[in-house]
Amino acid sequence: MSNTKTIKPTESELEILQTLWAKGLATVREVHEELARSKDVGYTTTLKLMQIMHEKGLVKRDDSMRTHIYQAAVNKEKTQRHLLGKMIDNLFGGSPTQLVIQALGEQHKASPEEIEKIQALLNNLKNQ
Amino acid sequence: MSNTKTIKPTESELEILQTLWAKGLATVREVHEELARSKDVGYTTTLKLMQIMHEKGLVKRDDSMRTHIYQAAVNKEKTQRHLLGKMIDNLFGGSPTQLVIQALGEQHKASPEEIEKIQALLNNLKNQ
DNA sequence: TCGAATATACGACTATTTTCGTATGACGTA
DNA sequence: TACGTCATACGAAAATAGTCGTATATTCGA
Repeated sequence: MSNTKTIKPTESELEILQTLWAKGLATVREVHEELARSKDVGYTTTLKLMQIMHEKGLVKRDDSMRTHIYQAAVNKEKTQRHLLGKMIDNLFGGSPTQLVIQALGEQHKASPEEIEKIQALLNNLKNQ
Repeated sequence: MSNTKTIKPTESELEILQTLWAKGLATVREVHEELARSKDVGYTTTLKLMQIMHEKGLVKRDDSMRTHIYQAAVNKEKTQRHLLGKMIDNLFGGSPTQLVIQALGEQHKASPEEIEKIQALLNNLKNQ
């Protein structure tokens, strides 16, 4: 059994995870400065959040040195799929197709190359 | 300017909105019985939630009769696109294609008919 | 007409999430 | 070595979400 069902990062935790996914390894300071670019938040807030995430098992850390080094403990794609699944249930009545249609609609027009990529994927799915 | 940026229903509110979108018009009792099918919750909880949603402007109601009649005050597609857009930005680095790929992956396999539908949509997008 | 059923209003309790102040210790340098 | 800087730990307030009990009013049928 996978642990997918227990993945439930909050909004703030997601911001931190994104930073960690992008950086791979990072200190609290580094994560904080990244977050501070887009929102106004205190350093100890970020620290506390990351400590809680550590307790929850959302991040791993190397605390053998004074400055701890963090990294994400949950897989990015897995988390994406999980949250997407929730959105499909909560917002699209369980229909991934409806979600895809909205996602590719006028708002977020995909480039021709991207469309080709999706079409290839669909052909694959079809031939299974 | 639209008020899109302020749309931020909570999890429970989204469940109620879905019911209202499906029914068009509905009483608290009707919404509650729909919710009660999938979760264990008291009637007054649903009532309170819907009252709060009314304060927030997420729903409208006709309270000229003893039993109030509710309906969604926010557009379904607009809300979907808005929340989807946020997810694309927050979780998928701004790439709708990445989201679509994850959405159509193994977890939420679409039926052949649905795949056809999406393919038709893609062809349309391509020919623009 | 009386009482059971059903409706809304509303206060308050619980749980969760976010926020930050303060304590404390390590580091490096003047 | 003493001090300013920077790190973690931790407690607890503040904000948000979800829960429901109880009061009160309306409706309707026996």
